[in-house]
Amino acid sequence: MKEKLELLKLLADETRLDILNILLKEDSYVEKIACDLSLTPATICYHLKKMEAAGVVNCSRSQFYMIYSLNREIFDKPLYELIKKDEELVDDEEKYKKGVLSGFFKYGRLTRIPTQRKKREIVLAEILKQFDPSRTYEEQEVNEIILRYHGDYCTIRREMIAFGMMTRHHETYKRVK
Amino acid sequence: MKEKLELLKLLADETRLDILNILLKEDSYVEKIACDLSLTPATICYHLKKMEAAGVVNCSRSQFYMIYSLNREIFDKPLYELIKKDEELVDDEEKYKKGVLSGFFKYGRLTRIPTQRKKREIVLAEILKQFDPSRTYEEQEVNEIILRYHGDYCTIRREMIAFGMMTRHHETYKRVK
DNA sequence: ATAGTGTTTCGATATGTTTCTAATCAATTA
DNA sequence: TAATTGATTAGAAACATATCGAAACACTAT
Repeated sequence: MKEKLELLKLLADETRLDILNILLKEDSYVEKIACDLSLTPATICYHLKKMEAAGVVNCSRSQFYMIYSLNREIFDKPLYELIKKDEELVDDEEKYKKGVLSGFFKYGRLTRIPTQRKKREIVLAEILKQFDPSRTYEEQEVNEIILRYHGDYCTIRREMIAFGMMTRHHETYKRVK
Repeated sequence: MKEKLELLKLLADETRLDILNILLKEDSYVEKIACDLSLTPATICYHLKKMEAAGVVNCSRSQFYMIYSLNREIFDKPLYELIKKDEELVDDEEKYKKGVLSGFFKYGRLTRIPTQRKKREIVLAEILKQFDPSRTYEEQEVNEIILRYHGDYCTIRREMIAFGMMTRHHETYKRVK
């Protein structure tokens, strides 16, 4: 997931591809690669260290030189593996949320306020999306927006504040985050 | 190889990966994706157009919407294919051409016309460079230009036409492509 | 130790990319 | 035709990153 993106970012650079292609042929060291590619050792080092941190290359010292070599098994997987999100956890969460939402919303309106705290939080968060976090709202306006979803705007408004989704100062409301 | 780098660059972006993962599940359209990812339609459009130009996604209009879909076969190849420079052909070809040219040209003149068809084509293509494809030449002019390289302008002129490098209409010649 | 060689880090600069807002464009419906 | 809705483009701001020179570091050989 995060690592996959990192790997893709590493590979998406011309200089690093050049370095990898050199290492594909044979192990090499900083100065030699720098010379081959007409770049400074500092630049090559920068890239190699980056790739080492990601496990794409390994290095070991030999006399004067730091010999860099490829970690070839990384390149076996098909591209598909790298773009597909492994959402085992995230996905289940999302699925659950979708299930709750489609259960309590009909034709864009909230049919009833869930009793279970967790489900209530999910439907409230959905309504909360209608509020712009960068501005404030008068109570009257808040009520009108909530009314688009459900008649009991008092409960919903109060619960949003209880969940920390909204803050109130005097008669002014503001969405958190 | 240039295209490979472009593809890798396309894939090395979190937002684009998010978009691809949405399209992996089902075709979608700009506004919907923008909403799913909490980004503006302009941003999504920017990414989709980029990916469309690279052939990663396709789009077609349906009523109000531009429906975007994945070009899935792109993701089949292993990563290895994307990092390996495929200069085997290009490079060998270039080397071979250089070898042939340096063998048959001495001091800028063609020493003899190669017998082998493949080599003949290479040296003819070299001489052909002296002709401007955007204009026409009289036969006399063609002969003079070829004479700078070799005495047998008749054979060379005829062979250029045989190889499809030149066309003749009446007494007027024109370089192809 | 000290000089020499190759590597790494640091700070600065230059370049490229993502994202947004606002304006424009294109298709559809009234 | 006008109004609406979604898509796209242009321009600007924000952010990321590749590269270099110079300095610091690590090992080797005298």
